[in-house]
Amino acid sequence: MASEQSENYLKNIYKLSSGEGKVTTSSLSDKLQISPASVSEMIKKLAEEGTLTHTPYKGVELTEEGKKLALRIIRKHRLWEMFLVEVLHFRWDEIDDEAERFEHIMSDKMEEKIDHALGHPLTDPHGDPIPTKDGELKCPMSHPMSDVRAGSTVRVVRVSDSNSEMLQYVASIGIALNKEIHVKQKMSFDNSMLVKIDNNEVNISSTIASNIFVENV
Amino acid sequence: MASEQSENYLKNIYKLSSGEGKVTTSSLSDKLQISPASVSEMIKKLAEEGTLTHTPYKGVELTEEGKKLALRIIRKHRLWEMFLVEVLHFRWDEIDDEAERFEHIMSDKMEEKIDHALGHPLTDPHGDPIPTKDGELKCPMSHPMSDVRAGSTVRVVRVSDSNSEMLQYVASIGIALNKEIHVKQKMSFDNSMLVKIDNNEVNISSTIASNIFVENV
DNA sequence: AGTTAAATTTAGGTATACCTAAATTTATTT
DNA sequence: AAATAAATTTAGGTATACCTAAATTTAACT
Ligand SMILES: [Mn+2]
Ligand SMILES: [Mn+2]
Ligand SMILES: [Mn+2]
Ligand SMILES: [Mn+2]
Repeated sequence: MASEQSENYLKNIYKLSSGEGKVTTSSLSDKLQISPASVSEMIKKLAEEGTLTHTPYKGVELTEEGKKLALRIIRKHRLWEMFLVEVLHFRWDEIDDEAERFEHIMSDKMEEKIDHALGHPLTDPHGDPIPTKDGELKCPMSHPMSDVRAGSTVRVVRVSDSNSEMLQYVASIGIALNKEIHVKQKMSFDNSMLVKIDNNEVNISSTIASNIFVENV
Repeated sequence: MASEQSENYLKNIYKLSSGEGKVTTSSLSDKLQISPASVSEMIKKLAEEGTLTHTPYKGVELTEEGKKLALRIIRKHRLWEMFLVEVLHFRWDEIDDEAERFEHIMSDKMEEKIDHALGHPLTDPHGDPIPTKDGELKCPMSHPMSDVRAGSTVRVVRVSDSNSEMLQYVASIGIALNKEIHVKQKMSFDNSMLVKIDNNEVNISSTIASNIFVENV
């Protein structure tokens, strides 16, 4: 069994690598808020355990086994987030910290029970896809709302879960998964956009718009 | 915040002390399956932290603060056990290990939500009382079934959760909380008893009988 | 009371996972 | 091509929580 910290490293290496390919000591250090020296040590340990390969001074890459473990943790994290929202009625901005700890102590039996209780959900409360038990992950097509042209109507399929305050704000202006949004106007001076949600007009900053992912409707 | 291991020590000291009063290094060592030397060290640390008082070579006693912490962990453990059974449909013999880990990472907010979702339950799935949030614990009156006289009918109010195999067996012969049991006969040679549950006659060993707690009906 | 036995504590050591500071390697300037 | 800067690794050290073996204290026998 991998330790709790090993699991956190693997999960975050996986996440970084699906964005950038190569994962470096410093990118991990930034993400985990752990000193580069400590990250370097842990990488050596993980390489010995066979969950990743390390080219010194260059970067790391997960092995097949490492990828499987990472996806399993991500699955547990997202299932648990879904459970917190659907069953315990947490808000989507309250769940990440809870899931961050729980993903490591969730037994396979509990994973099973929760998956079943939720009816095998495909995404978590932020719209992130839940990997299958054998590590398959299909990302639904979507693009950031910042790319949407004025005049079009889109449906929200995912909101970045990276900032809990932003999640709370975004919910407060009526944005939720599957909600339809009509883009009325795009401001050229600051790239913000005027949108209509539930018949309310709201201005959305470019930062927010780039964290909301939508599909055309 | 107390560490996970500190919490385990406090919880088990509380449990031992409600049975025996004084808790010794060796009784804790037995219960936690940790060497006496390690227990002795940890006791010193907990005494410094102020959660217990230690009379060297004599034993330990929880302070008010220690007792509060212990009861809080017990509350989380039992609420979580109840949740596993009521919501996720685990069996009562599968839940202790899960709760043993979960009691430490359950936030106060989650404790609240689960308590609410369950309608403020008074006992866990084994009939053990759930302490209130401010540390009150009322033990319902009950006596071991081994003390029941032949001819009387009793209701099950608690089953010792100390052995998961026993829990499974006991369930398999139809015993559950609130179930009525009629004691037909007590065998003098081995102290086993012949009882009637749901119109089935079953023989119950003295060991089992002393782990089932009942009230008169 | 003196000896032996049991319980407890202390001493010395291990593994995990972190840290800062120093050394090394790689990348970027001039 | 050097020199400087940045990234990375190694060295040396900390805290937690465990261990075995040795020392100490308390309890139990003759
Ligand atoms: Mn985590
Ligand atoms: Mn999420
Ligand atoms: Mn525990
Ligand atoms: Mn229980």
